[in-house]
Amino acid sequence: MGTTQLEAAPEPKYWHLKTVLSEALDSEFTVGEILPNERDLAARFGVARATLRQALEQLELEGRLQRRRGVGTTVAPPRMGVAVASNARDWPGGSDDAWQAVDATVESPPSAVAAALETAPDTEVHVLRRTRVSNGQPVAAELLYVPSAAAPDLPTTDTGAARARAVLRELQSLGLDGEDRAVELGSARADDAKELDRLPGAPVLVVTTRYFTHGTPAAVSVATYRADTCRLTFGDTASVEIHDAPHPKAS
Amino acid sequence: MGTTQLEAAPEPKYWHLKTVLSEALDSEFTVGEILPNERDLAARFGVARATLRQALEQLELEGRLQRRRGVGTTVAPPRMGVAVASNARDWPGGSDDAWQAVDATVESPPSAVAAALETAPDTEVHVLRRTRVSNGQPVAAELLYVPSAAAPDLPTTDTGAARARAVLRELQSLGLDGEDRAVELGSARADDAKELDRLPGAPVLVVTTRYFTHGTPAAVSVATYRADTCRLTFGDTASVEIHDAPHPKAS
DNA sequence: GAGTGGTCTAGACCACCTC
DNA sequence: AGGTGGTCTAGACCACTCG
Repeated sequence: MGTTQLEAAPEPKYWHLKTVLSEALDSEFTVGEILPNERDLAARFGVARATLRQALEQLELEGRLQRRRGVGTTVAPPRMGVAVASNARDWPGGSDDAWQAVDATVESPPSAVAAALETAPDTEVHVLRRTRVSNGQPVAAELLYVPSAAAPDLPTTDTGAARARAVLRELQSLGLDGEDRAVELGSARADDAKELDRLPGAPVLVVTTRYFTHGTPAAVSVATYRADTCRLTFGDTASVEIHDAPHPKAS
Repeated sequence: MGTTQLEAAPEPKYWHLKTVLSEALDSEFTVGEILPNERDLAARFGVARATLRQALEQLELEGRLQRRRGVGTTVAPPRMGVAVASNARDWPGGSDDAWQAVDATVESPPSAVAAALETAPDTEVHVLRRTRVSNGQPVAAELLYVPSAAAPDLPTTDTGAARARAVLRELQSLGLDGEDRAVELGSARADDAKELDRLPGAPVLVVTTRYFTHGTPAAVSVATYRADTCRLTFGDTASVEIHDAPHPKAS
């Protein structure tokens, strides 16, 4: 019939838009630069704002953009490499530890954590909250679960960060004979989101680490890293930037 | 004035909806069960379909749901643990390798890969495509870049998978003295998406691995794992399921 | 062809930031 | 107060799967 080839691919608009924007970001924008607002951009490309937003969301997910309510959309710097594990194993709180203790409580852990610790579900454990800052930005929030058995006698008078540090000190004295690690995608709970300066539900990389002593788990860490700004590195060797773009500073 | 406490939190509807659905999934549904369709669900909760979809998207991102166009939305099984690195280091294509070679070409690599390989940007390299299947599902697609220098003389007559295997055999004979790994969030390119049985743009965990011989990179692997179904494990010790829910089989 | 999820529209209002 | 991104609506049509 009259249907000459009608263009093979009904590629979704938002997908095509994302590609176009991505190329524009490479060639016409510099890191930190602020984009036109969503209503203008949508008008410029002749699409509804929702469609434009779908493209922007993808680019934000890929770490190309940063959007802040009330402010605007800016071009994000390349993701920073964040060392999660090196060949030199050490307890959390060890000498060259990038984390900052925030506070500590004693609670019964969620059931998944109890299972990982191989303890009864109602056993109380120390729960330490820590945060990690890199390049002046918060990049991760952690909950570290330590069975009371591993850190028994503590001055219960201490509270907050001081108490957390006391628990960490106790850990150092134990033998560490292994680590176990898993990484998966998650979305930030409200408390983590606040810590990470993101909205609840923001994509995060959840790193679950188990620390073993005498063959049994002595601590479990659940760390949530901002997925938009972080590239987790697991290095044998000194980390070399694979995305070796220059890092001009934002204004 | 008369403003008694007006409820502190104008929590977004989709967020609240996600919580409600999440709890319903835990208590009232079994793995593989099919949910009511989106229009019905939206009506039942008294929200627009777009809002309902925002909640479903989050749950899918967290691996709780699986949605397939033309079919429906089903309750997903817990994520499977996929071993990415063990203590026993080995070249790709080694004895207990979970990957399946698909084909091989010779091209100039993308600039980011050339940088990781520490070669000139226009040096041609072998590009192997491999896929990984676990529990009967495709879980990852990989591009493996090997400079011709590391695998020089190959029967150029071979094509496809046979050629890929030939390159891998060449690698085995080299000394492996280190690995370097990074994990970050990405979205599936069209070709990877097809391999992974997902739509383009689906969230993936991108694992970039560099293999070193004589202190220089001899191969770079860029593997994209389905973020919805996979939990990447980096084990010292035998992996124990942390999400220890039973795995009833889907119908 | 009927039913599903995926895309898209054109609006509205809200929460937040900055001036 | 004005501008930004975030949420939400009520529709429409499309692409896909399956009986």
